[in-house]
Amino acid sequence: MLIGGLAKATGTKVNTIRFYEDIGLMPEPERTAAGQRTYTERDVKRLAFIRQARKLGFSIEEARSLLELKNTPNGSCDKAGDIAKQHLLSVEDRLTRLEALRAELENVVVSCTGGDVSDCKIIETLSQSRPKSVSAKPKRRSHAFSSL
Amino acid sequence: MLIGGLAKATGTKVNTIRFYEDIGLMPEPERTAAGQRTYTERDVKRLAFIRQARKLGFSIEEARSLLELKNTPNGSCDKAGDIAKQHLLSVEDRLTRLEALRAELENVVVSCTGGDVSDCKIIETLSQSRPKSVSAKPKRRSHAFSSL
DNA sequence: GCTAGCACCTCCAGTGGCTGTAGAGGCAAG
DNA sequence: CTTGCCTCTACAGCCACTGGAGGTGCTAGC
Repeated sequence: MLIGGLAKATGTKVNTIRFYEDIGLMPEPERTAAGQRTYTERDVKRLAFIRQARKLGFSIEEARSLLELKNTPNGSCDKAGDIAKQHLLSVEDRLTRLEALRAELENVVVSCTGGDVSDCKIIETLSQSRPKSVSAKPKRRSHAFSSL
Repeated sequence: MLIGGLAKATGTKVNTIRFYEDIGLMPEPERTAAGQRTYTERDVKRLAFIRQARKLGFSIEEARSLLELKNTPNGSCDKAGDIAKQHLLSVEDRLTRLEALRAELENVVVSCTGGDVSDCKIIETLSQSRPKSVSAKPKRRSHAFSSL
């Protein structure tokens, strides 16, 4: 199976597969005489696992850890549970922030009655130093959830 | 007022101010003889506006548009309303996805009873091709909401 | 034998919105 | 004159890819 086949089998872009190989998430595969990568059913499973983890919002590093755990059959399940719990917490945190944001935006949107810019509530709200509080200082930002 | 003063007055990092200048979101300020940037109260207001828009999740390009509208006093408020409405829609979309994700993660987390990896439900779920459906194909991804 | 049309290859730049660092120069107080 | 901040420019890094340039390899049809 060539890279295009693996891509189709897992719904992954070809470039993404090569990227995973670059960062060591997928192993370097055998090559044909012409230098083309060849994959096995093992690779399909591994990549499917990774994609599933990514869809659930786990970072690549978390996916890497989960894969390691998967391939350590005599290990305990606790670590996987910890990773998932931690991740759930961060999802819940995001949800809270996003809900607060929606509430603020709803206020803003409703207040726009289509008049002149000079008395536009949207512009006005943005001009105020603190319309309510969206709570600053996240200290660290994670880029993991951009598409959600 | 030097750049550090503007930074404090608006709660923005110095590097961020220079970054905004680079991308033309903040105007190039006057300089002292020694080449240091000097700012006025106008700049404080403009930057505060930008930061407020960013806190509400507007992208930099949206902030740029809102600023333009703000400085066009004879214009209509409708465009600002459109930008805000569009933005609210995308926030609601994110919320929906994130809630679905939370539900899936809760299932996964609860199912982990701390046994051996070989019968770990988390690993098992990730190994399945489709545990439920997280609805694929976002077609375009926006990186706007990483911190939310 | 020639050409078209693929799939594959490597390498690199770009996305968004900053953040952090290096190395140099400036400026006021002690 | 030194100390300790400030400021300057310029550039690398974050995340998880994506897309493109420019090339090779292979097969099918004329």
